[in-house]
Amino acid sequence: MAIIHAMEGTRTQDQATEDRIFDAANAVFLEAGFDGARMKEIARRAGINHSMLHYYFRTKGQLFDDVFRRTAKEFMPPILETLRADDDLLSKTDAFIVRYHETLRRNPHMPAFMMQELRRNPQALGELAGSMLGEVVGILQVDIAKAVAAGRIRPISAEDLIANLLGLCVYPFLARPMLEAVFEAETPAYDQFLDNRPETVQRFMRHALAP
Amino acid sequence: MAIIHAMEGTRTQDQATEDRIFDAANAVFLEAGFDGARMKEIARRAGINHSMLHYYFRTKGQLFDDVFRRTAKEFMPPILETLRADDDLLSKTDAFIVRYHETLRRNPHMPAFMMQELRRNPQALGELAGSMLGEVVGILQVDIAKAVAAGRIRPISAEDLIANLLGLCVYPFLARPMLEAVFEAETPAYDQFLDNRPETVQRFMRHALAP
DNA sequence: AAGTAGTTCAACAGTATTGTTGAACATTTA
DNA sequence: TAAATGTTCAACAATACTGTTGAACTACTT
Repeated sequence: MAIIHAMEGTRTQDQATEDRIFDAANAVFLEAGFDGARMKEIARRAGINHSMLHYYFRTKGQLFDDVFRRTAKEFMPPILETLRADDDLLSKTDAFIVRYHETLRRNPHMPAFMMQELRRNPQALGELAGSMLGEVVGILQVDIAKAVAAGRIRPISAEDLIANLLGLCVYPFLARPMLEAVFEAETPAYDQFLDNRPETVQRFMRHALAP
Repeated sequence: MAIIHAMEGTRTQDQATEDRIFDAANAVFLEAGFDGARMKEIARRAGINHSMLHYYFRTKGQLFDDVFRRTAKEFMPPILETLRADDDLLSKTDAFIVRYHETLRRNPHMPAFMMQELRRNPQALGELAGSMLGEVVGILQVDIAKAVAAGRIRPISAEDLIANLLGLCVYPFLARPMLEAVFEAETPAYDQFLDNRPETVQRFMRHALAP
């Protein structure tokens, strides 16, 4: 009983407000980027007075950093887990394509946001990910060598493979406003296009890599 | 003589200043985006007092629109000309890949800039390009049908072809800061990677489309 | 119940940024 | 060369945005 009360107290309320602010900030930063985001708008969406933002997160930069950090970390697992798996290259790329598309469908603004902010501060990613990222090149080099030796794929550099794979997956999300115009597609039609992408990309990759 | 003098007069000076402003604005907007750009900074780079910006271009929005319009138009010719050519699909895609990479090497910030600003105002492109863009889907549908009938490629939708082609070309420019971290590549190494991209992408596309 | 810690917000302050004005200067035209 | 037109800039004005303070309020603790 005492414990329950303690957990319903100001600390809990505090947490709830902090979360509401965080979610609102996440949404606004993702939509507008750091420069375009307004503290007022974040406060409005969180349903609080704007001075609360400063109470909880000191400054705009601080709040942004927290949001950016979490958002960046959300995109690591699908990449690393699938690539670290004990499997052959083509199975890994297939799995990656599916998992990455799932993540992208849930966070469609993420890639554009990430691009934009990494351009403002190219160091940010390195500070977060450390050497984790460099690992994937090494893994893929081994997998490629094996697959080539087994005659399952033609040779390709790990760098090109990564660029091609990510480009094929991410571009339709990054360039959505442009592609919608080019395709003269309404929103539902474009969503359907995106639904079919994982399979399309899998086929495309397998053909492209075939010996 | 009179003509020469007339051309060296205020009109010409006017033009020169306007161009300097325009170029500076182009650079700043491309680097920082609309929200991140500062009129002060544009004036500084143009080597003039900041009030001149308002004299020539009224408002920040006006100046931006002019820059955006010109920048967007610079990216149309390589797309349309190569795709309109009287040639078979694979020759067209090969030509497109080379020409588009040339354009991208000259304006490496363009794609990220375009993405960012189209997210702020998705209508902008439609207002500029009108139906020109829709045309490419139609052209490609015909080319694909012919190439499939001739047994030169396997079937693929024009939409997926466009998304794949653009994604493969543009992504290394869009995601440069990220890929440089992943590849643990310094600037010259990444430039070399980009040098090899056109040929790599050509091969990749041809394999992927092969029947 | 009084004290303590934590939460909320309205009003205020400081700063950055955009936009305006007017006067001095330069160039062209007549 | 005098009037007209166009160019430049320093100083000013207006606004938008971020950040601060203090007082009222709530809930928990003893």
